[in-house]
Amino acid sequence: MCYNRRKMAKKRAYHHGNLRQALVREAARTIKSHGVDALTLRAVGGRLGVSRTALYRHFTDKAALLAAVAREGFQQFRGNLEQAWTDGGRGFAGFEAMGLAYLQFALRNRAHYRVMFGGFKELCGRDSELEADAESAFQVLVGALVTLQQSGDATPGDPVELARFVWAASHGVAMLTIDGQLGPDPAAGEALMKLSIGRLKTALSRA
Amino acid sequence: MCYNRRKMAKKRAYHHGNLRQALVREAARTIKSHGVDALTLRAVGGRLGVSRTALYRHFTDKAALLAAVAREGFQQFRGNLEQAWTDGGRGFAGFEAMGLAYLQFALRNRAHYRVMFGGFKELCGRDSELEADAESAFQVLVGALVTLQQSGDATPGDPVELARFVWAASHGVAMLTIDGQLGPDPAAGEALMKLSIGRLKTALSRA
DNA sequence: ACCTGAACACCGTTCAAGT
DNA sequence: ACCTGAACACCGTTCAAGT
Repeated sequence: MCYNRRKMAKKRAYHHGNLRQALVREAARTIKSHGVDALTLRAVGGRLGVSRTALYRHFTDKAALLAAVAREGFQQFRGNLEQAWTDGGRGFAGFEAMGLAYLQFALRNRAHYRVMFGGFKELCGRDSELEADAESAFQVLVGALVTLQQSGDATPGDPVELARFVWAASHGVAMLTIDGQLGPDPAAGEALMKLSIGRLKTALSRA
Repeated sequence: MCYNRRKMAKKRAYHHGNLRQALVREAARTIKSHGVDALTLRAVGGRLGVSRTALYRHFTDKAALLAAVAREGFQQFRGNLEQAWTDGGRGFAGFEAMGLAYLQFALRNRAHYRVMFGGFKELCGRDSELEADAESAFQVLVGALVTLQQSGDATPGDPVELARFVWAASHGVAMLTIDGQLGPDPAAGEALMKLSIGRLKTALSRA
């Protein structure tokens, strides 16, 4: 495990080979299972067998740690959307699969999703690459719309504007579901997403 | 000012005639101008010339105070939507006006809007009437869709489902705008809302 | 009833000090 | 370079005590 460390720790070389990565991973785990409010630097440090101030060697502050968590989220999010679109065949079926994958990611990573979007502006000031990761996820949707336009399934026009419209609708469905605004029925979110995708098809395919 | 108090304060009867209302108002003011993170019980109490624990006579905890703030928000929100729909003539023009009023409320009350939606589920456990206030605002949208269906401007179907779709799209536009995800252009939110309303008309008026 | 003041158990962050 | 431990300035909440 530790044998390929640079200098073969004489006594006990601090803690990790990569504390930074361990911190992000542990923070993401905590957020996922107990919510962002449960994320304390003391807890995450303690769970890694490290002082609560060790993190300041790798991040300027708690917000910077959260920004790293958000980046990781956007990367995974992007992958999920891309895969749904591709596996769905890059047509309207793929479009629908992408919408369901969108909701699924938000539902399975509620707190993580909230960090990604809720604190976005503030977190962008802590990690200059966060914006690019978010943009990269968004571009999957833009690319899909360009394809739908080329095949004549979607009306012409700025694909970025159309993508923002679809994104907003999806984001709204996800947020209302996560925030519990659709009532106690656990299937309400998926039902709303399916209905929304159907209506979005109409909105996209006709002038 | 104080002359119509019940017993004409002999020395200095505590503080307010209605501390509860003053607390909600002051909390809303603080949230509006400095964000929800700046809302500390010490500050809101101090600004009213009251101990930081005085609030526990009127609310079970900080969350209950926030729930009251959220309720006040939904009531005002409902009024704004209703007025836009009515002044707009209760047709597609009113529908568009309602969408713009929705965004305007969210933009002018960013932090307040976040409290209303972001903490909804948790806050519902603190104030049993919060859900009814939120539902009341939502019903304005449902009523509008029923009217549009009756005039033949919207397709038949469960108006609640349609309203949820429109609501999600509006909420998504509002959240993306508030969270700074549409880029630095301050007009991006309104542009997206206008485009969205146009597409929603298409989605609603055709099968 | 309504409010206070001290106390409690938490936070994130800073900084001199250790290896 | 990397990490620690004590200290600082905050929190929300509880509770005995005052009027």
